Amino acid sequence: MSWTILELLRSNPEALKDVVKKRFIDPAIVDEAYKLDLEWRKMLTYVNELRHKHNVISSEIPRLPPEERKKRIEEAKRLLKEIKLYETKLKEIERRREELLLSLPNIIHESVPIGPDETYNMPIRCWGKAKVYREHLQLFLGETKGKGLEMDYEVIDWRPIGHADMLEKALKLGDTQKAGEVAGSRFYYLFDDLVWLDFALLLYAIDFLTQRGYKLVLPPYMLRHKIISGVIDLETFKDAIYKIEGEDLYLIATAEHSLAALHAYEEIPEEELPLIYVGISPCFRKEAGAGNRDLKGIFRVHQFHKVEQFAFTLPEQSWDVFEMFIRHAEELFKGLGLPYRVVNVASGELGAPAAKKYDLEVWMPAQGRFREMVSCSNDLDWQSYRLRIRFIRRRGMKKGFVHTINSTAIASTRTITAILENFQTPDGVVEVPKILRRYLEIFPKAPKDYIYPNKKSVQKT
RNA sequence: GCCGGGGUCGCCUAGCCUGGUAGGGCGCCGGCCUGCUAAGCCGGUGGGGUGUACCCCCGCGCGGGUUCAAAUCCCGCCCCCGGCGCCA
Repeated sequence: MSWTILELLRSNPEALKDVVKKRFIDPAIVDEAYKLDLEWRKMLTYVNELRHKHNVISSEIPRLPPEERKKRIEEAKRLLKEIKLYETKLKEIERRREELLLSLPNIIHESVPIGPDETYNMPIRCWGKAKVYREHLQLFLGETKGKGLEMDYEVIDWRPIGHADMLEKALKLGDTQKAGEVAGSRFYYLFDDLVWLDFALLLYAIDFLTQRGYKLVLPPYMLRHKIISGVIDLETFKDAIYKIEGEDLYLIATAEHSLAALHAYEEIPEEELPLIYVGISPCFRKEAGAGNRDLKGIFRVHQFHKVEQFAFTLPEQSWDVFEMFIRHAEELFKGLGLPYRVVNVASGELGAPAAKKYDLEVWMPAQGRFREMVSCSNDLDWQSYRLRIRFIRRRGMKKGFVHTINSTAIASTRTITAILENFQTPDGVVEVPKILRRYLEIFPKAPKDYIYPNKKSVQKT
């Protein structure tokens, strides 16, 4: 059984170093991992030899006469002391080796643009007609034409209201002030039409994906440490994950985590692969590393709903599924009518688990920027190695680690911000995307064509 | 939460009381046989190291302890089943 990264570390450490350099991480960790792995193997062999000696003596003992037996037991005891000593050393080396191996990032696909930050992201395609406020025109062209992307647009002369003000001041359908008071910043109350909109978006996504053969899953919202640390890197753990006090439980930051865990420690016959799931869950994120970014509104919050695509595949299937996932996400956003571009994320911005990542970014007319709505990653065997998720090939019963791919379908609050900015009219109402109406029309109180400002005060609703 | 029963190499199961290093069945893989298939027969089927047709170590839910030796005895935890309690 071989894990891509360990295999590369042993057979070609220089190549692994290149990967690490491309991610702008200190390549010294590769040297250290290489040395420790070697040291571990040597020590393991030595300890195994000692254990063997002890096992030989042990198995002789029951057949010996009493006096002889006493002698051999003494000998075994002496040997045991020595074994304990070297086992302690081995354990320490093993612990450090494991820690280092698990801190190694995934390999990088050859098509990933090399660069330290998002300015190196490579736009690969776009869709829709962006509404560009006159003063944002240069920004828009810099992010499209300037990067070789030909995107349709119309210049507008009125300045759209930002999603945060739209929510709170124009529509009066959200209250982050009160939420901040009772829960903290980055929490929110949403009311009426925006709640309907949240649920309609989720229904739209699961309806779309289940029709394409995905298996629908409502997963656990909390996981044990062992599981969640198998799915994410240390950075994410520190910055995103909430812990339940006094228990070995952590709130998921996305359904990806519980979906990856769905087949933990299993062997999957090759004919069952690929397994393709759509999960729906709330997501809980600390946003510890975010500082003051997007502090207003509901773009970056501690809690939201998300529909997630997730797949387990054979190694040779993963790139096709990866492309399928981003295409399906695109179709969802086309359906909503939100203009977007897809970017190939630069090496320095890839998380440790991903070998390649696409972001789908919607044009936000009030902010004058493209903002991330969807993130689609191929993690190869980075997650499955940690969770020991394997496939078996019929031919020769060969085993290997499956590949895992994950992608957002729709994240509720973020998509709502995109709708608030893109579908507002100069007179301050918001048009409901037509494709969502079928999920709203069965509810008498849900909005149908437009979302209008709340006439009453928020408190009295 | 309490009481009782249980967790064994993909699945089912023996072994546990009485400690001596995991046996059987199914499935699957490889081979033999065969006009083909089936049946039958032989071997393989947890993880790791290595000198890679060989040898060795570790492994019986997880983690400790006792012992020369633990699936087996002791302690803690997790999960499953049944009963009681509680509950949306």
